[in-house]
Amino acid sequence: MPAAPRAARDFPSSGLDPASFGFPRDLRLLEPAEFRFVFEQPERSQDAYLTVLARVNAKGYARLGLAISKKSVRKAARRNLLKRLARESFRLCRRDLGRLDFVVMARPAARDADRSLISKSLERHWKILVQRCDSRWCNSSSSID
RNA sequence: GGAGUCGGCCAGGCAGUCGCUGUUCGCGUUUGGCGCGAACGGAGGAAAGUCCGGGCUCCGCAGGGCAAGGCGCCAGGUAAUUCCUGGGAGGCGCGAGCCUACGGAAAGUGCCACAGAAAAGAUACCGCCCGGGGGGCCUUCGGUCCCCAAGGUAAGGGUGAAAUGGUGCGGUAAGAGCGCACCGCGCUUCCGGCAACGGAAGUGGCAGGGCAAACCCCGCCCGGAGCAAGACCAAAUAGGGGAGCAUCGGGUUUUCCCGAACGUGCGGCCCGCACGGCUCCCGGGUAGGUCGCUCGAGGCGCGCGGCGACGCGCGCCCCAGAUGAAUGACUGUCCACGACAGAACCCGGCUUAUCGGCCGACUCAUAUU
RNA sequence: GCGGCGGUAGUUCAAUGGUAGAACAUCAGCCUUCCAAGCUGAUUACGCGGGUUCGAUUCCCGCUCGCCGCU
Repeated sequence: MPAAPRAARDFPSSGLDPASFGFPRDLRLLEPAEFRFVFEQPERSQDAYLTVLARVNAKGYARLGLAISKKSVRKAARRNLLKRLARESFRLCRRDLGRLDFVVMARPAARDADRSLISKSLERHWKILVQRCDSRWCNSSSSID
């Protein structure tokens, strides 16, 4: 298999193609304003390791923001690992995440947790938040109609 | 092989798929930029703590001194150091080796609790001793015991962390460096060494405790801040400066000048006070962006000098530059089954964390040959 | 990333290198018919490891934990 099996032949000019597995800069939350947008009206999903917030955006694709604080995870190497795991999981699941903005935050238990536990936790949070936001959006739109 | 000392090195490897980031090249493009493709590069020995020393940048500054802070055996290395190397001294260890803030206590001040007579100009508590006075007893030239005041004495007791050189012999009323021998200490001379210091000889007769990580004295070093330094580009909004235009009337050829009116706020109203529209330009400057940003006291190899730290010469190499911050996930495979841990301007040190393994030099004990 | 400050009872703070103290809190007793107040007594601490010193909460060094400033 010499070439990558890319499904997006008619969409060659971007990693924004939801079916690809790339993770360019446009898919991240960078500005303080973008974070504020999510923090204002978030859907929240939380367990012992992570808190994940989500909100429907106007972009048409999912984006990820990371807020791994020094206070919750002391060691720099550990913080980098958590961020990598979050990016990786987001990258692989992105085709199912609609057009939500996510913010991932660490909780104290993430300091010592095994990396496979973190990955599972992330996938669970994606699923829960997508479901909640879908139902919310449908309800509000139907009431408008 | 066992126990141990010192020095150096490695920090999972390989293959595949999907991703992130920098440089170069090619192609496309709305040509600053963005996208796609390819090649190559992409965390550490501590990147950490920020404890020292520099480079670099800005600010301050004629020069010098004081203060504050730091350092402290000697010599050398270095851009520089509180670091490193070599040496000396003291201490620990059977040894290989290891450790040491290691100047000055007769420059001055201060402190040394409790205990003890006394904690620093020995002002003698218990003792010991000569002579004197009083008294008792006896075998009455005298001896012995008790008491008294004065004196001599640092050998002994006891206290303490520490008590005014140690041990021995002589000496003495008892004692004492009072004298002698050895050891320690000080001074002088000579010898070795760049020096710290060491050795030898002579001499003094003890010079007077400890603490300077107590104040201090002596010698040396030292301006302040830090890449969030600093430089540049610069939207929107508010505000500063300037120019022009704009409502009505009059003067006037025009430029322009004079007067009036209007809106908002304070107010019940009047007077009064304050603010006032549009366009363009200027400078300061926020968000944001660019530079600083990686070729350097650089690495590797060889040769030479030096005990060594290191230096010199030649050749070769380019080896992270991110900016919410890049190395991961999954699969297969091998093994010692993978610790501590993530660059943020850059170097040189120190300190701390650390799974396991390899190499070299050396010491000790035992056994065998 | 850079710079600075601190750690003492359960809490808030003291203390020349020589037995760590005060207030509040807790517990027990007295007082009161009972409670509160008051009185008496008790319990509980120098962040950790080295060094200097006869002796360290204090002086020095290294860790650790917490706080603040620069954006």
